[in-house]
Amino acid sequence: MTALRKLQQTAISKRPATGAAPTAPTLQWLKSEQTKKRLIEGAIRSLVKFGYSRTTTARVAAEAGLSRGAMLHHFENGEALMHAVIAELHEKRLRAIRRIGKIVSRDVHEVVRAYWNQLSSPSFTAFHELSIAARTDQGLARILEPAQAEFRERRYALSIEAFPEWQKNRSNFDLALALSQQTIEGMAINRLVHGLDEAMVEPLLSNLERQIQELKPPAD
Amino acid sequence: MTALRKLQQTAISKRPATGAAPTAPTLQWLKSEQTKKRLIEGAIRSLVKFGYSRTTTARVAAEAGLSRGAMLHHFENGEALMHAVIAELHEKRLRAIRRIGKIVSRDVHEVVRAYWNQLSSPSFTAFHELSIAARTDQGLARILEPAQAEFRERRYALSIEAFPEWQKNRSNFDLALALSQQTIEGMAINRLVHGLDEAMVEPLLSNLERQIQELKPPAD
DNA sequence: GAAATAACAATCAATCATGTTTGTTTTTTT
DNA sequence: AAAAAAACAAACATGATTGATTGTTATTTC
Repeated sequence: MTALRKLQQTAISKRPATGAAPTAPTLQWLKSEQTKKRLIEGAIRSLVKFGYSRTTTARVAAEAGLSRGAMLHHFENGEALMHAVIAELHEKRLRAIRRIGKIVSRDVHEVVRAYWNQLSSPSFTAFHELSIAARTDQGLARILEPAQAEFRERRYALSIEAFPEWQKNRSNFDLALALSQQTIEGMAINRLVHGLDEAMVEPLLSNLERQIQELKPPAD
Repeated sequence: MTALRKLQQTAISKRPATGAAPTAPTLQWLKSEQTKKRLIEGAIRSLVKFGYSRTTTARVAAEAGLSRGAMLHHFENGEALMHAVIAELHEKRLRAIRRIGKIVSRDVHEVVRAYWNQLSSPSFTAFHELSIAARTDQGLARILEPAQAEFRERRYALSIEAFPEWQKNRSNFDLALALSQQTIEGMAINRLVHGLDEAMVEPLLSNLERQIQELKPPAD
């Protein structure tokens, strides 16, 4: 969004029902929810295809197959839309790490691959576009940062749950976690900007796995 | 640059002297070069402060303390300016790795730290803004990609020069190189978007050093 | 030292992106 | 089934951004 910087207080809805599903979900409410989703997905597609700087309200509407009027009916301005986009991507991300946390085998190899695959989705591309934009856009930062903080907390908590026996050596655990993040996310970002040789993906991931294994306490 | 996408063939200058220093560097030529540099630096500052999407020709001119007219006199349009910015950042980057390559001790610790320090500069921030923008901007990509390719080649060649004894185990060498890149660049980018815990910088870098040492053949 | 050219500034027209307003068609409520 | 409200589209007004044009001052060339 070329110029999405007008700040915005969370709108105080007159009817408490707005936003949440009413007791009896009406047809209009459903339609509205589904249209909002279309718009959010249109925005994500636009972020992936055109990047943040060339994502405009018009393009989002076009991607969603709707008029700009329709979009401004559901989101009072461009920033509100991006707010919703961030919320959506955030939830997706949370679901993804929960899914990874549930991998029964707790096998390092599987976990690493699952993490890597997650970062190969368009969602990650869109999210990174927004992250970079937020660096210099207060309005975006204000809504992105809490999400980032929550994500980090949840990931940390889930990692502890997944590897309880590792907690006796907390510094090793922290290092392994940071290592995974930095390596995998770094690789994912570098791939976006053609800074990653695909031939090195496999060696780098195996190496990461080996490293984690070394930091992990031996199984009982 | 909100809308920098008009493509542009490299202008064929009427007088071959244009661009390169004339035999006797005239006062005007000097002034022109110095103004161009001011504009380029203004653009870099703007990229750092406002990000790509909010970097406009007006802001660049303002940062440089010049009028937009002046800027359009030296660069025929916004894209030409960004072309020059990329060239400048590219050269800086090349100088930086050459400097690192000259570290006499060849000490892994020193090399890693030098690399990390390099990526802590505003230049890196600006460069990454452009890299991300280039993902979805053909015009930018066309000028950025050759630079990236040359940089990778030069870095590879310099690394080989710096560690000749390592060439007997090429796959270890390649892995160590990829590892350094991905880890350090990944950390640098994550720091930009507040995705890096400063407390983990030191452990991560030491770990990287240790890893490289392990991949390195024992000194003769 | 006159003519030509380069370095700049300032104004202008065209385009683009934004949010607002107005109007039409559904859906809901009563 | 009439009134109210919501979903959407289209036209509009405003401000931002861009490159072009015009004009002024400094510098070079002959």
